[in-house]
Amino acid sequence: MVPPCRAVSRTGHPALRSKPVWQSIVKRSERCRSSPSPRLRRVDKPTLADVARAAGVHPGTASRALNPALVGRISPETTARVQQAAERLGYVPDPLGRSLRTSRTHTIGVVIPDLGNPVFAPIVRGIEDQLRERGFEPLLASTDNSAERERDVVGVLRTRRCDGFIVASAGRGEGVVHDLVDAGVPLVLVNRLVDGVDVSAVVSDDAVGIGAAIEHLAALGHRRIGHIGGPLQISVSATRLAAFTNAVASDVGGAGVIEHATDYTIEAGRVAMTALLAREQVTAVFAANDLLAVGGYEALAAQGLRCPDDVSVVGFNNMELTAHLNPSLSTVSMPQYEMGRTAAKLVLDRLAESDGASQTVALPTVFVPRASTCQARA
Amino acid sequence: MVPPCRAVSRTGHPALRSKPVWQSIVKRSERCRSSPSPRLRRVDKPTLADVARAAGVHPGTASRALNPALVGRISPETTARVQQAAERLGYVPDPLGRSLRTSRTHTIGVVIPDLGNPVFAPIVRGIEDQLRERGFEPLLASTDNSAERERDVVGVLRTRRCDGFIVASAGRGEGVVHDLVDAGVPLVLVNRLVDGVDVSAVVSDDAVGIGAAIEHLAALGHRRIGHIGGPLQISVSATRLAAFTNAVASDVGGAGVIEHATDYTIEAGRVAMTALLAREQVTAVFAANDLLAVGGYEALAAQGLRCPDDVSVVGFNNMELTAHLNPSLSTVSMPQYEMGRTAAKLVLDRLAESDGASQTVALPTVFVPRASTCQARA
DNA sequence: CTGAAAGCGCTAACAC
DNA sequence: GTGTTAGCGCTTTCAG
Repeated sequence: MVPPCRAVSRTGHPALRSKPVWQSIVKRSERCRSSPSPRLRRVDKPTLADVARAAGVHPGTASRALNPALVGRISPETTARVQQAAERLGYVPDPLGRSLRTSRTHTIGVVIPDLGNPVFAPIVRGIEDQLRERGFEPLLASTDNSAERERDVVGVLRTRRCDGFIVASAGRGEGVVHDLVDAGVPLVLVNRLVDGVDVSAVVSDDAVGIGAAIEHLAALGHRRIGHIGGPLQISVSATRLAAFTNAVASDVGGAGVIEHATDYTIEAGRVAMTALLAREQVTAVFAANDLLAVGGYEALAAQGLRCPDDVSVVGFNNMELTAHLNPSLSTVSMPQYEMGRTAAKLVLDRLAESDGASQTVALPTVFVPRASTCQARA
Repeated sequence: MVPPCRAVSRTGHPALRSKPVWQSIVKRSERCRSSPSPRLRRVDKPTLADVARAAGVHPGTASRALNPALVGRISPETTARVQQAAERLGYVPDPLGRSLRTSRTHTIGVVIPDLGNPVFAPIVRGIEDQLRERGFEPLLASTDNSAERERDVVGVLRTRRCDGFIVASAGRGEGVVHDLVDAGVPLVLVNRLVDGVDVSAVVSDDAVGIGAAIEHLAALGHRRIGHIGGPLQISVSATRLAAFTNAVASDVGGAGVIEHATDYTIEAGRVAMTALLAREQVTAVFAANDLLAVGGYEALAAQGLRCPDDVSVVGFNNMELTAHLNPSLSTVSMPQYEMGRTAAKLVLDRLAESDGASQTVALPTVFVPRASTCQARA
């Protein structure tokens, strides 16, 4: 058996096996395409100057001919010749040279708390797709919910000269967000908002889905409904709490029982549910997040209570595995992928017409009833 | 109620409520702290030339003084002066200029099949941490398991001039991987291997954990053990199948019952388990992946079979939620984060000493028994 | 040990 | 409409 962490093979690439150390110096002079030297590593990519030469025009002209924003300012014939030359040589512009000149890198910093949290994967994916479609590249960074780490990575991304930022990691009083806004950096928040800053954002319209969920519970006869809220430094926790309170007030006419988890994790959910059960006898619980709901399942089981027979549970997010839990979890789904796409769209639009006022887009949520909710016990 | 996808508010945050539309234009000019010229866009970051001027030396000298690789080739006094000037001005080198000159971007392309798959999140995270520690930046791209999309994104990343690649998405006969190797691009595979290519890789030593799992099942008296394998285009499927077969041969002395899933998804697992149950009466099943195991749970339930009472189930990966399934899933855990870190380390090392021979590192796996396995029924 | 100068690949301001 | 020129910020020869 192979011992851990040890190199298993060291054979090396066959083609390069006996390459001398100075190979990389040679590369420079290999530039001419038909070099006789057999050490030729790779045919260096043609530059704009090459294209211009091939088309018999000046580099500046070639640049203009290839720039879609400048149609009409170059004669059709020249344009055609340049484009053909470019095509023939397989020219693809070097973003580095361009960026250095234009001060735009066509990259967007994407800052998220934790890739492992299933909420964010689809959001990131939406961002990625939208950005790539428009020739931009996401630069992803995780913060681990640490403000310090967030500050660090944003710093790195800024020196990398990202053209804009999408931030999903913001706490409600986030300093970095203020910095970015003050610096005039195009910025869009997703999912989590920040207090007192005028900045574009994409959120889910949680009230719709939560309203439907509570209505559903009320219709099943539930009167004592609890809420496991998220940590209050995060804006969505407050939003969902408010939506819950309103819905309960109007649908069952009472106040709900609230317990806040310290974090959006299974363990925190377990702790909060345990505390909730100790405080009051509820027949249904709405958790601000699916992970909290899973923790809730465990707390119930630990007390010998069954879900949904004894206590109905509703989550939030509709993460992939909720449909496969036992019992499958009734939850509120939010259009994460669309939220990501929209966030990307907003930054890019802001980049295009830099006078854009900030705007907030709210995408609808929908309640997904499954097996974790049933008629209230008499 | 808010209609989907429409801007809900344009007011901005309360604090700024009555800002007119041209606010963001104003913002632009607010940028300069005390400049007389109101059009001044932003206080531009100091350049190397600024530092040199402040230190009273030539830019070239300043560059050398700031380059740690050149210690000793610049007088201590000059070095100190330059460094102080840099410090004072808050100089931070522009990677763009540097890259254009040196042809190294300090970026690594990271290609993964699907961010939503919980296997990859920790791997990506390990990569990210290791790269950042060494001043590199990951450029992440998802492939959706599509070879075409993979080709596209790798193309984009290559024109972005990534210094190297980490690929977790490779099918066994992957074309792009061959291209990269042929082009001499530093490359490391993680988790999934590719046939017939001499390239560095980081994998898990699946045989250890799988051996322990089967041993455990054998000790519980299981004799008819099934295997839900993954799709055979992916190398890990073959590895795990082989490990399973060997372990069964040596521990229970027979051949296992094999059924291959078409994909590493819950649904494919359900289908495969159903087929397996139709073929043969097994008392235990080892699934090549946790998602397949979850699908297996459902197939069992659909047939009125209980886990583990009627059929024991073992998964692979130890993804976060497996501990919270019902029953909690016995599984094999692999050190994903470490695998990511190691992969990043390998590319960076290869970058540092470009003569590096390729090497394969196997990190150990460990069997994690939980509630989904029990004594075989008589 | 340091200054001078060239140039990475590209675009934009300025001529004509 | 196109050529010319300069320069983004940096490193690295080449001299001295």
